Amino acid sequence: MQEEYDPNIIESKWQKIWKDEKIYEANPLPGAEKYFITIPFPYLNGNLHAGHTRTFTIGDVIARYNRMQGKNVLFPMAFHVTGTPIVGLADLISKKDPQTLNVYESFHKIPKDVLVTLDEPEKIVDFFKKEAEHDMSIIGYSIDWRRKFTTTTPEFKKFIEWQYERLYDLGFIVKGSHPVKWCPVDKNPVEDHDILKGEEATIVEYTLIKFRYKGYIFPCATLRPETTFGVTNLWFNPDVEYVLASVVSGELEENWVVSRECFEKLKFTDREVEFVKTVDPKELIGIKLKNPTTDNTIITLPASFVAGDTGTGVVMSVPAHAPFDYIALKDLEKEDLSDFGISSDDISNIKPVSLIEISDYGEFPAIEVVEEMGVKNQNDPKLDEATKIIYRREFHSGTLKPNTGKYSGIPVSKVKDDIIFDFTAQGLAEKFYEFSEPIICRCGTVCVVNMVKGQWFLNYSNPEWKNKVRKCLSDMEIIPEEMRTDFENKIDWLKDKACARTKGLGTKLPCDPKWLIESLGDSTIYMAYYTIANHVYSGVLTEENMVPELFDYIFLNKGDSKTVSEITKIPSDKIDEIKSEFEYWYPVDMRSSGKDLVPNHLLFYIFHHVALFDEKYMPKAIAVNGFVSLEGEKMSKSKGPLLTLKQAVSEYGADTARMYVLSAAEQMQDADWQKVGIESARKQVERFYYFSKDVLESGCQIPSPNDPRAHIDKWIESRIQYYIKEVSEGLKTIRTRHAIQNAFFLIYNDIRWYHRRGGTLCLKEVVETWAKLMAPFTPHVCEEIWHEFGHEDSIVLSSYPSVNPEKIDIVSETSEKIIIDTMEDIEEIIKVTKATPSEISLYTTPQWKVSVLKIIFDSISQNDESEGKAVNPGPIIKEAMSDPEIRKAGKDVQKYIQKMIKEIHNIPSKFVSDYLKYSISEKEALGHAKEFFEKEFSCNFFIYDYEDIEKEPDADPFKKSKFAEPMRPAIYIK
RNA sequence: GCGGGGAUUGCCGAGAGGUCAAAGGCGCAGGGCUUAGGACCCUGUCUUGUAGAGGUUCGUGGGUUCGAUUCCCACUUCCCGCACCA
Repeated sequence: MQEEYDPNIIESKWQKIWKDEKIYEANPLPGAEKYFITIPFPYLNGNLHAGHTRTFTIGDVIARYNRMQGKNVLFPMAFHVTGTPIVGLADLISKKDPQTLNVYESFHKIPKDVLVTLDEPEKIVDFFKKEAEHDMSIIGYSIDWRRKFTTTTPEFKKFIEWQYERLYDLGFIVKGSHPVKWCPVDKNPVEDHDILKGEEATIVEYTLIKFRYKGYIFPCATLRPETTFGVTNLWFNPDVEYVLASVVSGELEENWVVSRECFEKLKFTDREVEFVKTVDPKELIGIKLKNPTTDNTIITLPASFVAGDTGTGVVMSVPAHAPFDYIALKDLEKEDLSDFGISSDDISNIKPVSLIEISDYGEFPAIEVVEEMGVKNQNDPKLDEATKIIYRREFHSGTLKPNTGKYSGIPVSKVKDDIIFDFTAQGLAEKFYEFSEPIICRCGTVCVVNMVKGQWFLNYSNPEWKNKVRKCLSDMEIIPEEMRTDFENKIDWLKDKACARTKGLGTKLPCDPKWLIESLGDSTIYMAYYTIANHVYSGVLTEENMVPELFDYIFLNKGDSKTVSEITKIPSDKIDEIKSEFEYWYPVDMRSSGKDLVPNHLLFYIFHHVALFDEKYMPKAIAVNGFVSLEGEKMSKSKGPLLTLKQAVSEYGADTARMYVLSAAEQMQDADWQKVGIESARKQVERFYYFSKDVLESGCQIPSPNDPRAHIDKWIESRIQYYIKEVSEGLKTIRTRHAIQNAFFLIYNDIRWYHRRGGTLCLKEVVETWAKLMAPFTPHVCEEIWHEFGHEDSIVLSSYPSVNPEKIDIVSETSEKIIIDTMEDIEEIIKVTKATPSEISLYTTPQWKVSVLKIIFDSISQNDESEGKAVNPGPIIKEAMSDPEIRKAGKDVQKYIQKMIKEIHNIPSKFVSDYLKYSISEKEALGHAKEFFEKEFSCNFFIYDYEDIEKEPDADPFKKSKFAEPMRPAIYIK
């Protein structure tokens, strides 16, 4: 081995060998268990960075682990370039945007002279795909590169066209309109970076309830359409400007009365609106009309809390359940409304209608909360809080009352969508979109919600489709399992998604080629393409011959090879070979990804699979991991800070970077990349290397199974089994931090202890196992050690350690624990007494104490723990005294029992049970460490058991032996 | 607002009813080894303690239990996603 650990030399050496030996090129091996793992391909608008390093390294570790499990592993990679960011970046570079140039030069580390040439999307793609492949190679990912592609290659586009034709045929692609944030001056959708104020705003879907009066419509915007049953009156604000507008929506032509602001907003909806005239609010107030859901007569009343710029300016009033409405009515009781033609009887006749049942509240929750909070009037700021409380409680735990007819008894949270659907069908309601807070465009204009019409959608809201996805999800493994709820929630939440755009790179939508397929939609089933991409690479499959019939046959088993062969001119046996490769590799066994992709990519991945493929090709498992920040700061590709993968590898080496990023945080947690952290990781890897080197140079050999082992040899072999188990469990559940803790740090601590205890026999064996355990994480240094240890084959394909039950040696482990505990006790005494021992005696427990301990322990184990009663000493004393051997000890027995009952819980129960079960001889156990103790404490040691003391009483001059207890010898320090 | 996840000893982070003064790492301190070391090895790192012990701790306040960092309730507080954008 090299004198100095130089990751550069070791890593490039092995990377070259692995590549030359095509060790990661995966081909179907009949009979061998296959394992197909994919990681979402990177988007190439920059260099790979620490975040990729984490996600991809996790994937690589899983791939390597499964390879060492003897599986035939396929781990492919490709590049995503579809969409607008690359086009936008090319634009910024060609314009020499200073910030962009600065970020790409100083964070992405692209030399200025190269950077300025990247002024076209294609050049960016070409540049970064080479960089990305190079980066993934120098960090040692075990990728089959014969399957790489970018998402704009003609061949891949043929595949995407086929996918979208199939989706269209299946009815999953539909035309419709959707709301976007829109600047009326720029006449463009506003994206987050275009927003001056209101970045937090979201588009909220209101329901317009249409109240009718003499051919006019008073549309009320509400988030709670279910409360329509309880409407007692409507609100107009006398100080707001109202207009009458003609509103045409499809076939329907209506006259709406809304606020001026609302009228302006309506222009951007998918309705055609025309101004008719302004309306004096006074004319609107005092009108009597019908509640369409109940046929009750209701009245229109004045209210100052009604805002013209929110909703329609017309508000329906549900005093039983809406604090604003109740308090506004109360305000009116004091006022003279004769100007509006409203009598005081009109007001006093209004009775709140209760329609939602909730525990903790009576009939009229709004009244209760208003009174509890002491709300003064409708302009009291406390009303917002009161509204929130009621809304939340009623939504989450309310159910509808019998006066809601067919909705009676159903929870509010469940019934809302049905009510909206029914009301809409009955012509009672329409949808209306509004921002959660005002948005101001960079140009200073107040933005509106605009309906984009004629847009292509993937109708993810299709209930049948969703159900198939739910079913698929329930059969999948989700790692960590806690993420499953997230997936389930997101399935519910997912609505139709626009799947076409006009800008960017991508594939044309087959059913309407003036549109481009949206970039999240072309990365949903590309894993299937990996299984045939090697034939694109080799030239068998070409743009010309990749026709829909070919894909139908390969992926969907439709048609026959003869016909497809005639169309494509590919020999039919070749087609069948390709098809069989797909069938061999599919489904995907594991897709591992960052958690940001859960609500979009990973969800679509399932949706498209259930839509297109046979049930046997459904994804098997998804694993999700957290982000990486940089010294506590969020990384940003476009703004910095950023640490590139290349930089990390060149500064610290691939093995160190890999080990560090996977040990920095567990799975779902975000990892913070810190200089001190990775530097410490480098030391660890170095230590591993040098330690292995020392073992190699010591000439230590692996003992044969029959060679006699000393106590400490059995101990380390046993401990290793425990770590093998922990590491394997960590890897199976992708808890890489746990795996590394065990595979590296904890194992190393035990090896150090073994070394310190004078163990040498098993060192080589242990280091070899250690190298194998670490091989998925730090493959290069492990391969190096493996070869230096005399192996000809590659560690990549060696078998991962598995637990050998024969090496588990409880007696050695328990004995060693007694030794360690005793040593700690001695150290503590020395510390407290500040003595320098000249001689130390240990006295082991008398047998009767062991017998008593057994009685107590059995009695506790028999007591069902859940019963949870304190141990009663009575029966134990009785039982102990019936044993003549114990009885001899006389009154010490009772004292010991009482002490032990208290303390037994403070001893690990496994330790006690093993001690008792294997009748550990303490004298023998401590005997294993006599020389070690003498060396450690630099004094003579004497170990006596109880019989020894009886024979030579001088051995215990201070009668310390009476303190001896099972597992805790008495100590006398001279 | 909706949904999800957190708060542990100087820091990062394990732990999920008794094994816990609480793994491991980092940092810090002392010692050893060394020509030297930012390498390595040992020890210590809440607090008291001249015999292996005691005291006070795991966001705050209650509760369940023989026993709670771990379970329940309330509160405080932090983070993340919410769409046409990859």
